[in-house]
Amino acid sequence: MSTVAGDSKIATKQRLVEAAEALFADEGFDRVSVRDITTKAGANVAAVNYHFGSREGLLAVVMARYINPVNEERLARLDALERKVGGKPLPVEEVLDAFVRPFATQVRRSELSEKLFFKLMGRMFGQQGGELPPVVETVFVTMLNRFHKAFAKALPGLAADEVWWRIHLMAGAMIHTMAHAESLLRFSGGDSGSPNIEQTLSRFIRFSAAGMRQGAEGPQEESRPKGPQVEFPF
Amino acid sequence: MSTVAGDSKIATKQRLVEAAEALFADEGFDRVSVRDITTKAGANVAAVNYHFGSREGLLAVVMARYINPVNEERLARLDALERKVGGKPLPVEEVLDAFVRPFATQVRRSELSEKLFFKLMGRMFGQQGGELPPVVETVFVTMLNRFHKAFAKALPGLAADEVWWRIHLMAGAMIHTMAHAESLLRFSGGDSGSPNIEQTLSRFIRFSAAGMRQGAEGPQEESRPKGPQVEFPF
DNA sequence: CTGAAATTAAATCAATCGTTTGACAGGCTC
DNA sequence: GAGCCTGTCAAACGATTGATTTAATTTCAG
Repeated sequence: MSTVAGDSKIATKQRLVEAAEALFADEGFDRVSVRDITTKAGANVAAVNYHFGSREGLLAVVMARYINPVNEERLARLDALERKVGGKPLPVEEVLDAFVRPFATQVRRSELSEKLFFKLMGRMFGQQGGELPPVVETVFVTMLNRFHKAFAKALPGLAADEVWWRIHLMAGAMIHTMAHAESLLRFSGGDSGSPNIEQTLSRFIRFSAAGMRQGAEGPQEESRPKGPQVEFPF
Repeated sequence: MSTVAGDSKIATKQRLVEAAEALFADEGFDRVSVRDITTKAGANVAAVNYHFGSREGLLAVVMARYINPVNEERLARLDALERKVGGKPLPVEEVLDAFVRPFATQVRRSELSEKLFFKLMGRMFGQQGGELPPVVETVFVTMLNRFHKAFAKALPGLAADEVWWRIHLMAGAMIHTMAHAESLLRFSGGDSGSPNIEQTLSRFIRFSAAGMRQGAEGPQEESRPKGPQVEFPF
């Protein structure tokens, strides 16, 4: 099997992954059966268990295939950014850019259409932490902690809790938009052609930057003296 | 069966709904079987089909139970707000308040814990539109269109598409936070006790208001002359 | 109390789930 | 050639799914 010939063999394993990605993307991880996948891939039912050990094994492969690259590129971009500015005040927009642009980078590595790719990413990052494969989970957590530090540095005077909350809100906006971008077109009339990626990134970054910065305008300004949260203004 | 006595009868049907809500909340709609529900409710397997016709019938009841009240209260609050201000410039914060406060209102009608209630709401509103029962869908769409008009009036100079996008981002932040609030505590150290609802509403409103308003500060200011979107700033 | 209707429990349905098995074909090394 | 992996296949496994049926029980009006 070592020679060059190996084509249809490798192809099967790869076709399984691609079929699974497509099906998971627009039906959800729970609604897709092993038979759905093998049928779409033109393979035998046993192929999944042979190549991946189990359905869960295939799911883990599908998960790790893009989540890890995305998270690692995020870290790399954040490193590069911090190296670039050297001085303290990280621009919020650029931290956010490091956070979302990897999706635009990795979409090209994918065989899937842009729509399906983002839908898949939205489903993955929308999962509870506990439902992620361990290998993915660790990179995920370290990545989140690094960005928490970065945002805390970019938004001085904000309590650590508050930074977590805003990261959570920001991530929710991103995830939901990726997972349900198509339902957006249904409401917005759909007359305008499909929005290109740069426009979408821009919209997200500007929206989230404003939200993250809220109440802490400009670096080093009026820090909330006490840790506890602010009161409801209404 | 018509008299007052009926207790365990009604109780069964009601217990089924409550059990379903709790299970759907922290396992997801797909991962819960009819037997899971009836077991938790202490009822027979056939009870679901007897009382609700099918699993899907029970799911529709669970869906409509809070989604419709929430959406209708949203509309009522928005009406009251527009009546109150009469004059044009709706304050963004108050529109957002009308959008999220109904959750805080309805959580008290629920037998579920706050945590489970919000988790359930997050799962429901996170669904694709097509997966919602028709009765829910219609109220949902009209509600969204009303709020689009309200936000458009609160943010003059913003293209209609742009308003849809920001509503989408804002809703994503809300939904994701509701559905995964517990994973947030895991990262934020969890030292601070469970955040109360008012604090959460406040955080969400301030974050989203800043995001919605971004680039259109103050009523009637520098409107983007052409419809098309803005360019990416990096 | 009697008898019809309402509600349950228990057994059973066909369908589908993820997984396993055993056989077989092909290429590889000895 | 014999042996040995590797990949694929049809077939079947036991378990579980949502749903239905059957029979017993409970409820309540007359």
